[in-house]
Amino acid sequence: MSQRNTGAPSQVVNAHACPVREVLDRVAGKWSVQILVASSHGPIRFTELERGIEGISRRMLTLTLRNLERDGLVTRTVYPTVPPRVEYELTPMARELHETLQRLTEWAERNRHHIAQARAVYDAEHRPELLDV
Amino acid sequence: MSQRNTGAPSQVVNAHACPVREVLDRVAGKWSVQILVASSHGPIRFTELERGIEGISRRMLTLTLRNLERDGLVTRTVYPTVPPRVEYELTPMARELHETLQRLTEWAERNRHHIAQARAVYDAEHRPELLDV
DNA sequence: CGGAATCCTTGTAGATACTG
DNA sequence: CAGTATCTACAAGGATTCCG
Repeated sequence: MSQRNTGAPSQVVNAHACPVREVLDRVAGKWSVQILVASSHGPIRFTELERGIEGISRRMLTLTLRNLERDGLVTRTVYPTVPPRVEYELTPMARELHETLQRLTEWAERNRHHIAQARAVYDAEHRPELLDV
Repeated sequence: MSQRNTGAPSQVVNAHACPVREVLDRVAGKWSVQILVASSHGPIRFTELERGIEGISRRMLTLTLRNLERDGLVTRTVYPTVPPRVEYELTPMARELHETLQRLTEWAERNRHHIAQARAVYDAEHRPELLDV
């Protein structure tokens, strides 16, 4: 697997055709994943999300939910009660995505320590001024 | 699986403890993934990356490579020849990550059409002004 | 309760030019 | 060849206020 890259422009990664990017573009936002996780156990209300996701602002919760809804990842159901009640629920597609993200989580958990260490080493070698003076 | 969320603040997703976020933070950048993919076949030179990744600027290539190197995802090897030659190679850890990202790609490819359609529907319903007048 | 509207700060990225 | 430096722009996100 450690073969040299043969000459030729190897893989011209076309940004527009790259499906990973598409996923990342909708999941990379600061809050998208947390919303997916928080609502992965069934329908959940706006306020429950707001309380469940630490540090999120009303604005960002709304915006992110809109985007997820637009992409068909969550459904939004309004119950015309008083006071109004709105519930969000993951679509089957989003549930699959959520499972896939778990794989990513596993990788992260296996390697987080390794990464932290790599960082420490790098910083020590390249940015000694950051260490206590 | 479609059970109501029972009362209680369900899952308080702590941003600092969430490993998915950590991964995303280093992979979500506009170029990180493309670099991972482009160098997944073995050592690759700076210029090869620059040519292989359409639209990337020298600056962003450098910055992104530095970050990847810092996180222990790529190794940087300088050959003190003249002209100078620098090769980047994925670490084993990065290779695992790359494979995990493939799962994400598969999901994207399975659902990209579905998503595009969801968008179209959403836009038609919520933003009629965007349609031809 | 569940937003929308507004304002402001910051990070991410592009363009360009210079260098060991 | 493989970078660094600088300057700029735009979009993501935070804080706050107002509304049906």
